[in-house]
Order: sequence, then structure tokens, then C-alpha cells
Amino acid sequence: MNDEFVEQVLSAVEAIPPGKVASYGEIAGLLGRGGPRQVGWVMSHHGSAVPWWRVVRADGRPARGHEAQALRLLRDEGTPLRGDRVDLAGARIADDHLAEWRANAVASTGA
DNA sequence: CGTGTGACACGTA
DNA sequence: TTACGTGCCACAC
Repeated sequence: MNDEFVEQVLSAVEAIPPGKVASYGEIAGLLGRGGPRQVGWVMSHHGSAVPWWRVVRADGRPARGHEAQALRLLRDEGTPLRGDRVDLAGARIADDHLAEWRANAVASTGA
């Protein structure tokens, strides 16, 4: 784990637009390195500084141990929910917007 | 240096 | 849908 990776993960999370979400694996893929678990590691140690609730598991369930809090914040933003989990069909960042997302994430890192 | 663990993902049952 | 096993990468012991 290096600070650069941490910065990139946090930037990517900040670049997630309200009402939308991204999975751990999706972020890892966006950065082109590491894996879902590395992203999870970063979030568990530095996630408090970013909209962590917009990062959910691949099945739409929010972060372990923060389900209630995350669901509340997500509903506040109008994120499409399906019971106790996010409706990925409507909340997931569309492939068409991945490039834009990446651009915003990179811009935040200063690169 | 081996083993256990985790804010994960995916296939199978 | 949930439960398990396996793969994954990095960290704590």
C-alpha cells in the first residue's frame, strides 16, 4: 500500500456523483491496479474523509458495519434503493460516464 | 516467513 | 435470497 494509491482511491470516491454509487471492484478497475480488497482497506482506514457511502459491494449492499448510516445518507441523496440495498441498475455509474468519472478522479489528485 | 484476517468478487449449491 | 468455497492482495501477528 502506498500513499499514491490511497490518494487515487479517495479521489475516485469523491468523483462519484450524488445519487450514484460505485463498487469496490469498479474503483479498483478504474485505477487499473490493486483489487477490491485493497480499495476496501483504503476505505476502512481513510474513508471517513470522503463520501464512503457511495461505495458499495458488488451486490449493492453498503459497507460492513455502516449499513444503517449508509442507507440513510443514500436515501437522502435520492439514490435508488431496493429494500436494504442499492438498486445498481439505476445507481451504478453508467459505462458512458466512466471516462468522465476517471477524468474527475484524476483531476482531484492533481495529475 | 507462515498463518490469519478483511468496509471484496464470483461461481455453485 | 443466503451460505460456502476459492481467488485475490496487503497487513498484522
